[in-house]
Amino acid sequence: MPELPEIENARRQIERWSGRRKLDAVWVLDPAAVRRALSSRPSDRLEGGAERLEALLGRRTTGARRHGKRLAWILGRDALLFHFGMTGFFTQRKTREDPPPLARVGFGFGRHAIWFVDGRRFGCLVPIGADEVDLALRSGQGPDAWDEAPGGPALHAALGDRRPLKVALMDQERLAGLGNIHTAEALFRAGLHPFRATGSLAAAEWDRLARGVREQLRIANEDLAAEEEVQYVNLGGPNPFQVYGRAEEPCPACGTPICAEEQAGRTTFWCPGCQPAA
DNA sequence: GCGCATGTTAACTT
DNA sequence: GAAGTTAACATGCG
Repeated sequence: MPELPEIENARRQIERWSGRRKLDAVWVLDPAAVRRALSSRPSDRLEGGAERLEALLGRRTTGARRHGKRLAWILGRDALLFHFGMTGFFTQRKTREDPPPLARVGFGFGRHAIWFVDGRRFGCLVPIGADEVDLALRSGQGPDAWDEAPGGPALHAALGDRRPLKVALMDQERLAGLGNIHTAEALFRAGLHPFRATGSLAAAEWDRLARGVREQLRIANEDLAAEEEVQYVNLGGPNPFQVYGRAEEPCPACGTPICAEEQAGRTTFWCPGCQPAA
């Protein structure tokens, strides 16, 4: 479920799994996963991508950085920029050449392997230079919703005055990191209706929204850090969210049935009791 | 088989 | 022109 907390979790995972070890094998199972730029289209594949990855053999990993939903894995003077699309994630195997289902690219370290897995293939990785990481992470992106969390006034300035609240919050150019799920959850925490126009919020409501975003990301980060492997909503297990995916179920706070409606092509969930329309 | 899906973006419509 | 919605991408899952 790749939004900011899940990407941050993936960042921690590859740092922990690769340490400062030397990359000694690369397996490109899906050449179209290696792209010439961040793109959700497999047709933007980088020709010769497998060779570019093989050039990284022998490099020592030196950490990973994140901005919004973008992740950069640093390998000496080179780096790999990742976007997880809808279904991307990292997983670890204790033996080599034992790829998990839907694995796209694998990285070998001694007896271990780290795999980039992505069923739906909207995710990708892009080989870049370590000196390009800053720009690649930030270009076209608003402030990071976690590391650079804006307060009420800054959030108002970033999101502007016209668009519906939820659509504005999900615009990565304005605020980087929130997707459909965590936006719905943050709005529930703030008690704000997703269809409200940004221009209609009072200063106190902007403060509440800023707190709701921070609270949602903090909780999600803690929950993920407590798990050994990421559990996806659609991969079994109970739904951990308060409103997302809970149409017609009672609101955990007030018992009113949760509403679901399409907004800008995505399903939006909210509690009509806790998040009044005006 | 059918409908839906955590993201991005070009194309289309107001 | 700006803002908003829809379709498309490619695939898996319930």
